[in-house]
Amino acid sequence: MSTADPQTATVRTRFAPSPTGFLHIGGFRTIIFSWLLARRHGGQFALRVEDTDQQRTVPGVVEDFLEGFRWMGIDLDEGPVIGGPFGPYYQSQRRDLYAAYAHQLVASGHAYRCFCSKERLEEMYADQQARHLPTTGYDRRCRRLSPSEIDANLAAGLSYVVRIAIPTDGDTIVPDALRGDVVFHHRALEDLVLLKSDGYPTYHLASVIDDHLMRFTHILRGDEWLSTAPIHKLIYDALQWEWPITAHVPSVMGSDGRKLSKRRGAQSILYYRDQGFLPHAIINYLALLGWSYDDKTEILSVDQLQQAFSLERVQRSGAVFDEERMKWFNGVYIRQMAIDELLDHVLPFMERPAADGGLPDEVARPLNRAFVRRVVQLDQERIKLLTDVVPLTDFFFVNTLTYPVEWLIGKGLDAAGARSGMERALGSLESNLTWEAAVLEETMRQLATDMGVRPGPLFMGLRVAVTGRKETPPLFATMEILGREETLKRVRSGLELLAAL
RNA sequence: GGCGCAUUGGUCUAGCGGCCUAGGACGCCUCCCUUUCAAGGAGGAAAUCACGGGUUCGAAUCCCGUAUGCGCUACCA
Repeated sequence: MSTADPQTATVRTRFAPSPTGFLHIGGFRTIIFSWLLARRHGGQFALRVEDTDQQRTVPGVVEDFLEGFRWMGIDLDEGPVIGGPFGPYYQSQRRDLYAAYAHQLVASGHAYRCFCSKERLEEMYADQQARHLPTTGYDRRCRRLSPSEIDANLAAGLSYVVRIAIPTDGDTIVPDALRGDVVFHHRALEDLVLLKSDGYPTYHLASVIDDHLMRFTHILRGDEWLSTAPIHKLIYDALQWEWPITAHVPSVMGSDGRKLSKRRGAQSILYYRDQGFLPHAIINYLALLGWSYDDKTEILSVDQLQQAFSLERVQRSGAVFDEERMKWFNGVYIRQMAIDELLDHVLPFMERPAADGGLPDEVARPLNRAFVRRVVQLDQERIKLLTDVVPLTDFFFVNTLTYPVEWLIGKGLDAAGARSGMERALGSLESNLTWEAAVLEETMRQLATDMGVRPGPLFMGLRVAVTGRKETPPLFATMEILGREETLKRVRSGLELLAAL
């Protein structure tokens, strides 16, 4: 968190979602950019909830947002629940504020009341479409109303909206930190609604007013907002406010090349948590999706990112979200992690019910931490997702193994050869007093030599008998952890299977 | 349709006029290490830098046009 004074901070950023559903990974990329920028300069980062559309507001999602932030380790300086010097941080609680500014704009001639009914608007739009007019949009009928007509409408109690009065000619230049000056011709702009008939502001009005009042210096938002930026600029100008630094960051795309969206299957950040992704891996991956440090560095800690992030190195074009690449980052972070920290992360995944991806329910919970620690240590470099740990290690915990008998017969061996190998292996394991990986390996290698077979196939038979798998961590370390009794038990039942052939 | 933004291997990217016979990473393939799988190491395939014109002694880098993609075009954000 920042300790700088919010009143004078040179960098204040925010994320301002509408509470209409969960935040997906694309939203979090923008959050990470904004947060990193604030942290880079010792400024503040805030969350503001844009709940100005009563119909679309979904109760409870703010808690989801906060949970996502908390889990990701993205600390907020201001926002719902925690508050701050520029609250409230729910726009629905700031309603009167927007109406006052809307009327100020009406008074200064930058906006006007529009009494057109929904029906008339629909007719108008339908007509425009039918005639394939080059520019659609409101026909500005109410902009030409005389003062007496307006008074009459008001007196009659007609409901109205407030629309911005776009200048009829000239253009507005929007300075963007990523794209330079973007020119918009007024002719192509529409008299958008600023204040709805229910008294709530639209996004355009509310976000402009709040961004100014809350003193945000850098506005980062998705590039889908670029087309409406001139409207915002016009409002700033009309109110004689200073335009902040804006950066319209490129979208995160799905593999279909289209902008990621809930509708097209984008997942919540919490979904990735449940998949076994680590927050730092996600942050590292996401930071590099549309931003780069240099020509080669891939692994950057949150600390390093907070030192290095800058708008100058943000990409201008959209980037496709690649879960495979994010998985690779996750694996790197898992391998780097201290074993006890990894254990803290992995235990909950192992202990949850089998139906939720945990170990079989027959395995008693809580697990023995010391034992699991040895197991996980053995598999650390094989784990890409925290959820991998269950299929990777479950054979350490179960009582009975199920596998095809043929697997017990190593490459180049026949059933009889496999059986005698297993018999002799069992014999020397039983007589082996020192149950240590190195000793076990030495003993088994000697056995292979004595039998005149290659160690590989012999070990494979044992591997299957002991683990039920063909792909496992190193065999003798596995046996050591499993313990003498359990290992011998498993080798014996493998032998029984071979004998029954 | 109108307006806007973008365009380097399948994907993420480096590059901001000569260092580029275009570098790194994910993924893929081969080999090495090795009891299997990973991890690690060494290689490889993969980009006519969207296309076409300029500008320049020289362009992936600057300008113009075209194409393609994406976004916006609501009293939704």
